[in-house]
Amino acid sequence: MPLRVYNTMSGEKELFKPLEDGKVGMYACGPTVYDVCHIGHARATTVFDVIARYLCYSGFDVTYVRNITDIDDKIIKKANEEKVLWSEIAERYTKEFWEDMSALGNLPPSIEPKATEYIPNMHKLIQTLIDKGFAYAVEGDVYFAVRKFASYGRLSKRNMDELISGARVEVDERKNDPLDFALWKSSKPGEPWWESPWGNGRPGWHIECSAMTMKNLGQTFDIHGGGKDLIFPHHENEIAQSEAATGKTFARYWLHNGFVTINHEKMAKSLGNFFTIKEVLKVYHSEVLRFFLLTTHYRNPIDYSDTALNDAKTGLSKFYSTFKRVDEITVNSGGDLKPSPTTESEKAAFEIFKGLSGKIEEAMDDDFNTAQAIGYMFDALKLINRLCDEGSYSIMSYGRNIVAGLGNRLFGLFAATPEEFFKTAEAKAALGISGDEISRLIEERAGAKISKEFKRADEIRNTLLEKGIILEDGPKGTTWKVKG
RNA sequence: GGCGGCGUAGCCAAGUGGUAAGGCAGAGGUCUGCAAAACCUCUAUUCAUCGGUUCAAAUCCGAUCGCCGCCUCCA
Repeated sequence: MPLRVYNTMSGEKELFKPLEDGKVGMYACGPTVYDVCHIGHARATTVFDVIARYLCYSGFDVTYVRNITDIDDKIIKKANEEKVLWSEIAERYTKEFWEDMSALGNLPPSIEPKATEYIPNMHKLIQTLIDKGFAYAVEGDVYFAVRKFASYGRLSKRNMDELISGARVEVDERKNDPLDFALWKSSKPGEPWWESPWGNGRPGWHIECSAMTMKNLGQTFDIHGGGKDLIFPHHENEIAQSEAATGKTFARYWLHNGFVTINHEKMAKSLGNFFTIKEVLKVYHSEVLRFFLLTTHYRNPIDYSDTALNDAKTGLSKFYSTFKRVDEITVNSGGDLKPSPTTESEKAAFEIFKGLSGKIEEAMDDDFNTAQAIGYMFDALKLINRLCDEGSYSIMSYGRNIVAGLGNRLFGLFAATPEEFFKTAEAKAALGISGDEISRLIEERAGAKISKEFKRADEIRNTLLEKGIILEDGPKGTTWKVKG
C-alpha cells in the first residue's frame, strides 16, 4: 500500500513520493520558548512524532528536524517583566519543553536547531533576497516585498488584494506595502541584538525556518508540518522568502494538524482556556493524553474535556488490563508460548494477528489514520480476551505481543508495564485513602469471605467503592483499581 | 467583509461512490457467594436540511441552516 498524505498546498490527498528514494526530509515547527507548553503543543508534537515514527517504520531513512525559536518579541517581553536576560527565559522554557516531550513519549528529532545558532545563515539568505530585488532595507529593518513574489497566497489560498482589504493588516509607514513582512528587525535600546550588514538587530519570525531547513534538509525537502494556525502568515511567508531566494520548490508536502479545542473553541492563551501539559499530567498518565490525541484524525479538531480524557483512560486501561491478564497466565504456565494453533478458532485468530500489522499499515498509509488503526487494535484486543477465556494461551500471548509491539513502535504507547501503568494512574487519581488502608481492608474482606460473612465482605467493598476503589476478585486474589 | 474547514447513534469518533469501523455509556445473557473484569447478543434503514448527478451517495455537485478556524502572536 502506497502512502498517501493530505497536502495543504493542493488541498488533496496525494501519493507520497520523496525527493530521493528511501529518504525523507521532514521539518516541523517547534515552540517559541517563552512559556510552558499547553495541550495544543502536545498535539502538534505528538502528531509529527507519530508521523516520523511511521515513516521510519515504513522503511524510510528519516531526517526529522524540529526547531526551537529561542529569540522572539514574546521572549524579550517576558525577560523584561522578570528582569532577567532573554537567554535565561529561552533556556528555562526549552528545558520545560524537553521535559514535557520526554514525559509524553515523543522521541527526540534527528536535529533540533535553535534560531540563534543560524544568524549567519539568515544574513546570507536576506542578502540574496535583497540582491534579487525581493527585499529592501529601511533604517536598519529589512522587509520582504510580497508583491514581487507572484504566487504569494498559494498555500493559504488567498490573494493579495483580499488581504489588503482585510482590515487587520498592521500599518507601518516604513513598509512599501502593508503586506510586506520583516526579515530583520533593528533593535531598540535594551533589546538583544546581533550584528548585521543592515545594523544591529534580530531576525524576523519567518526567516529562521527557511535558514534552518535549507541548512539541514536542503533547498527542497519533503515534508513541512505545523499547526493549522501557521498556514498564514508563517508558512506562506516561509515559502515566499525561500522560493524567491532559491528559485526552487521549498517544501513538497505541507501537513497541518487541527487544533485542540475546549467547548469547541480553540485553546489559546488569549482566551485563557488552555491547560498546560504539566497540569494534565498531574491528573492523568501521560499515555492517556497520548491515546486521547491519537484517537482523532490529526487534521480534525479535538475537544478537550474531563469526559474525553476519562474515556481515553478507560480505553487505554482496557489494553493494560488485558496485557496484565495475559502476563499473569503466561508466567503461571511457565514461559515458552510459541504460537501453535490447533483448533479452527485458534488458526483463525492466528491469521488475524498475523494480518494486524497489514491492516494498521493500510490505515496509516491513508494520511496517518491513527483513529482507524487504534480501532483495529481494539478488535484484536477483544480477540485476545476471548482466547484467554477459551484457554488458548499460546495464541493469546502471540496476539498480546503483536498489539503491544505495534502500539509501542508506531504510537509510542504501552511503554509501561501494566503494574507501572496502574500504579501511576492510581497515584494520580489523588485517593482519599492510603494504599496500606486498602490492603488492610482487602485482607479483612478475604477473611470475611472465607467465613462466609458476605454481608461484612460487601460492606467493605462498598466502603471502598465510595472512595473510588473498585475491587476485583481474580485467580490470584483480590486486586484493586481506581474507578475511571 | 474575504478565505478555509466541519456538521455521522446519548457522548466521542473512523469511513470521501458500492450499501454505516471502533471506543464510552446503556439493555439482556454467561461467569461469580454477590460483584468487578472478560466474553456473547442487542442499541443509526441512516450520516444537519433540501434539491441534483449516478445503476448506486454519508461520500460528487448546488442551495440553505448551524458551528469553528484563519486574515494579529499562536501548535
